[in-house]
Amino acid sequence: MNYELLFDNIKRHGVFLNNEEVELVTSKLHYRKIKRKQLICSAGEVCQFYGFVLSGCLRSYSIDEYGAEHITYFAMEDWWISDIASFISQTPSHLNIETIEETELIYFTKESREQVLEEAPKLEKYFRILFEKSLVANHQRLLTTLSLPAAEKYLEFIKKYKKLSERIPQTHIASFLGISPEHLSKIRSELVRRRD
Amino acid sequence: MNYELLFDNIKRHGVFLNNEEVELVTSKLHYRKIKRKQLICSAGEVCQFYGFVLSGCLRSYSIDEYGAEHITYFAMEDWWISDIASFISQTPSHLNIETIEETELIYFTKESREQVLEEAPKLEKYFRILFEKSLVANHQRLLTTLSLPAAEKYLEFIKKYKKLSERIPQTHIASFLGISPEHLSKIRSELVRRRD
DNA sequence: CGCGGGTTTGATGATGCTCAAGCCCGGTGG
DNA sequence: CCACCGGGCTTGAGCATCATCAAACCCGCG
Repeated sequence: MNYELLFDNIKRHGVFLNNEEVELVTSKLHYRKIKRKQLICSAGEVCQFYGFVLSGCLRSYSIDEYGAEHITYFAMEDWWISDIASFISQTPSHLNIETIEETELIYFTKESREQVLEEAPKLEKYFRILFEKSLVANHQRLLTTLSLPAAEKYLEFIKKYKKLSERIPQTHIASFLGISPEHLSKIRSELVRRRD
Repeated sequence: MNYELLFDNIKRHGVFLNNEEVELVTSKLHYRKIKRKQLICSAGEVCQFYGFVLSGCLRSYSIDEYGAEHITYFAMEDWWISDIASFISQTPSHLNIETIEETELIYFTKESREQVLEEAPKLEKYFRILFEKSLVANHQRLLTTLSLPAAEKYLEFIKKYKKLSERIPQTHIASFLGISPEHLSKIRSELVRRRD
């Protein structure tokens, strides 16, 4: 298996592993190829993986008390994905994680991640930095969610995640942005009309 | 100075420092007492501290392109506060951080935090865990922001942050929840009416 | 006593939702 | 090769939620 994508990612975050550490990490990772539209974590179960996407695309979403779906997160190649809350505390998940396309995933289990952190403490730094960055991104997302009208949220989204926005159905984008698919459709047609 | 509140916090997160490490951390921390309604970080400047609240209460907020304020975060005793995005990358902040009450803050600078992480790598774990938890909390917040109507958001807020909600003006809560103060007022009076 | 910040109340209007219908298009089976 | 099906997208009407603006109120404080 070629995990270079991951090791590149680690390097890019300023963490430099020696050969032994690379070996260690490789030995602790599991590999899985998943067909499209497969649920790999469902609400109520404990999320058993902390995964890194080698290829493909996934979404995580929760279903609220009114039965409405809310996409919380997308992941593509070179992104991590898990229900951290569930994974870390080994409690039942509130999220569903589903492949959008056929996906190749490598992942830690709770134990293997802890072992790896124990034996290669450099990775503490790597994960600390990852979480810092996620936190910043989440912050930013919250801010645009609170402050921008729907049309601008959409424009920000396609600007920021251009590739992604061309790979996934509009309803997913709408759900991610917290607006109805119908409304997104109207926004888009309005944008086209403006463009003339 | 008595930094026990911080060291307790570190212990509660499963990180156990020896005396030397406690010494080290203490030596790297700065202390500051701040009067109420003081801006200690403003948009455009680099946020120079990564702070832990010993007493008092603060808020961080951003001002959007329409001039509207959005509170992104509150901090009280035993909470950390900073503009992480700015602090970490040493780039200009988009947030303002202001004391709501008179506040005692201990804080790292960028350098002192890096030194401390270098010399006491156990703290990598502590911060990694903190960020994990923040991320989970942020996730949760995003979800309630997207899925709940205003009245429920308010009820969740006062349930979750009971103490805080009794210490701060309603307008702050409204701003945090992303609704107008007038609307919050109406929600409250509606709730009272229902209660009979 | 008057000032001012925070809160309340009401009228009006915008934003975005729901529901329902129709359309477009790729996939499947006859 | 065509007919049909179904999922995703579009469009429109009517409605709920929430914002804005303006005025009044309450109360602690100088």
